[in-house]
Amino acid sequence: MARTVGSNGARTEEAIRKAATRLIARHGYEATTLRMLSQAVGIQSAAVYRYFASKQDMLRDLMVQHMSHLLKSWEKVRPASSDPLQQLVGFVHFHVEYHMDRPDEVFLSYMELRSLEPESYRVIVDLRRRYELILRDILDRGVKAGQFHVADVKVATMAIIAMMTGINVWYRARGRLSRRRIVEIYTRLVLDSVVSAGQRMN
Amino acid sequence: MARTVGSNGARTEEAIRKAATRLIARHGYEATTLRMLSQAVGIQSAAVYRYFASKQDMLRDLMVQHMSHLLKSWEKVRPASSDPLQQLVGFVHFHVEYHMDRPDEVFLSYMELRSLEPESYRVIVDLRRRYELILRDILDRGVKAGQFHVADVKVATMAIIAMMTGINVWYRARGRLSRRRIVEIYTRLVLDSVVSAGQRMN
Amino acid sequence: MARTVGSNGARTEEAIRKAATRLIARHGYEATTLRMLSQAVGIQSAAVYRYFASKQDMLRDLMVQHMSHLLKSWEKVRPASSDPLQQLVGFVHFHVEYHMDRPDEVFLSYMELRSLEPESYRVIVDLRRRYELILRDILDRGVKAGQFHVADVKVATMAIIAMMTGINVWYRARGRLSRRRIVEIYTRLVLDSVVSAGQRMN
Amino acid sequence: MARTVGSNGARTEEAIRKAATRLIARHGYEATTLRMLSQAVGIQSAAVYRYFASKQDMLRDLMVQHMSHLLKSWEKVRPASSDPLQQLVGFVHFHVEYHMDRPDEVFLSYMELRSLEPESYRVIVDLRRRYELILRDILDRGVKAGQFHVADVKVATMAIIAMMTGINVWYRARGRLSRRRIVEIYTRLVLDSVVSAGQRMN
DNA sequence: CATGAATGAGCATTCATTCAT
DNA sequence: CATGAATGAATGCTCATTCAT
Repeated sequence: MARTVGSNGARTEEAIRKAATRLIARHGYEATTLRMLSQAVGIQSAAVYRYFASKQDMLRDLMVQHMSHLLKSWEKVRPASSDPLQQLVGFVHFHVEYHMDRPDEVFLSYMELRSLEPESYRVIVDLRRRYELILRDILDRGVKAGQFHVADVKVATMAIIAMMTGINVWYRARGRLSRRRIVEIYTRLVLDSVVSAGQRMN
Repeated sequence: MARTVGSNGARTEEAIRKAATRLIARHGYEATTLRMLSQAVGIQSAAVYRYFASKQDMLRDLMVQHMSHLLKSWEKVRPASSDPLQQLVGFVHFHVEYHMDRPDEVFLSYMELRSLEPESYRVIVDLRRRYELILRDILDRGVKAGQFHVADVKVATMAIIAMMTGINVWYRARGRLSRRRIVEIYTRLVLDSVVSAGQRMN
Repeated sequence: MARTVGSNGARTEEAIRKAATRLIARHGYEATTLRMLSQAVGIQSAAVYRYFASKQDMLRDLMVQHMSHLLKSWEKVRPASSDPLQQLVGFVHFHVEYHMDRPDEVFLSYMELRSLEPESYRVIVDLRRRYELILRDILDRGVKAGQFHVADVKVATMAIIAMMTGINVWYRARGRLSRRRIVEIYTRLVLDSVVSAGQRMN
Repeated sequence: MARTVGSNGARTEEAIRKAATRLIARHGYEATTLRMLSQAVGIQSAAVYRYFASKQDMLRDLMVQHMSHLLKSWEKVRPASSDPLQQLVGFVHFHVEYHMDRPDEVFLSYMELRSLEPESYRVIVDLRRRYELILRDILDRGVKAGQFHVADVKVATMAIIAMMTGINVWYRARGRLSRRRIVEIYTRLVLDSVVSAGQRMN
């Protein structure tokens, strides 16, 4: 009885992507089989190959899409002001909220770097670096403006990102703290480690 | 075939442990095959089974041993003083140095939690929690003594551990910074985020 | 690779079943490997798993199918008459002929009971018991009717079945004796051991 | 502290033999591993090789020993009389009792013929034939003497042996019937199937 | 657009066996 | 007389992938 107009293809692809993200975040890339995936979606595993050339291809796709979306999302919300302090606050808000919103994508992208083949690995690491550079640039300018005091901008960048990303280890929606409160707490932790230093000691 | 001249159980077991830690840290538990492992050690894969009942068993063993060693090591170096500030400094020094010393063990233990079967998972998570409690307790007492100002001790604990553990993402021996310098930088980042808060706002 | 031209599930399954029966009857369940089996069928051993969840599952399947078929076959040919003597003759004819027709199924079902996991074992033993009850019931009624004289119906049942089943030890099609003659001989042996007793002693 | 005089060797060998017979009777030759065996005996599996050149060798040994013992035992108890009827009664008594006494040896010898390598197979089948010839000879002479009436001596031989051997399928010491009673029942079944025939038909 | 049937390579694990000690 | 350490081959099974339908 023919195919529905507008076709299911796009819908199926989205379903695969969603299930794959969830499964890989939970079990890891290697431990996630195409059988698990196709069963979760309700199709035959051969059908996955209509949408992705291979399992590895799917992983790359998922990660590229995640990183691109992350970068694009930042562009959308970045503060208009060029003040480093305001930008830092904006960045922390953005990062923490994004990580609470999309824990699976974030976790997968962080954990499965090593499952990528060299070529894809380079692509993703590069996108990652671009993201880190956003923060590094903010810190850099803040330091030059005398607003921030950090011993080493590179290390501080990595440390702050690690601190904020670590949220996915413990954060669960409907936990003890509201999202707003969590954002607040992290913002203060970051600002304290960066803004005040010179005021007390060196 | 049969026993090789000069072979020795304890030595073989240690070699397996070492190679396994390295390989799993690099490729992940699932992606590390017993053939890779046994080849790295220079034995047949059947020989691994003299030392570990199964691959899963080996993973659990590696992780339990790592966590126990981590906890024991802290006991050895923990500052005699009961001053929260001095303890915090001691803890940061310890954590950062340990993570630079044993990047593979640390990385493996962090990444392969999800590869553990439920029972072992609980054991490891429990040991992990005990470690986190060390820091939480220090912060707690510091807050009560008015030395530290943190919005939420639990979150701060997780955030600080994440920040320091993140070092394994970028640290390479013989990099731009000396170990001593790195410890210094992290110490300052942590202290700043915890010590000063009240002096400026809120 | 992939689906071979003109391949067909039902046909493949039947081929596996047949080859498995033959191989297990000859070499035993444990000694029959999936590689031997798949080679006999002309497929890859992985393909067997499309049809059977495991080797053990296959064995159970083969045995259940055999026992069910045995019982169903008896229902089809059982004498209409309720006379125990005629029923006994009918049963002997049936049993001996069935055992000459399907030596592999019969042998396998007899020998591989011990290779079954407990649950399947119980199922098969139960079917087996139902078959034995057919003969026991005939003997019972014959004894009550004064037609048969046996010292112990239960023992006689087992003894007669063992006697007849033993045919699979020596019977080969195209041997010295015709099938008809063999049936005749066994019928006489059984009848003699059961019918006449009272006429001579005790 | 030196070895005990008279040494444990013989005792160990006997223990291995005993355990092996039991285990193989229960699980089959292929399914019985040297680990199971050595564990049952309380030694290392390498130690088994002090007593048997290989697993296959052990099986052959067990079966040769069993068949030899069976034949020798018959020689010891065979009736002095040359009367076929008395001899038949003697043989049935002997066979049934022997099978109740040594169910494991008997079962193993019957089931594991197919696990023997060709050469050993021939040896055992030959011993087996010698045993069957004892009964066949008795029947032969009884028929010639007009005491027995059987349609086919060869078939009758196999049938009677199968009938009697079948006892190991159901017999358990401490069952419903005494050993003496069981012997009686089987004796009557055999005699009836052989002695009386001519009196009624054909 | 999707499936049913199959592949070929690979995996963790087990086994009988060997041999230095 | 016996063990501890190891081997090499094999086993049941799974996986990503392919392709005729």
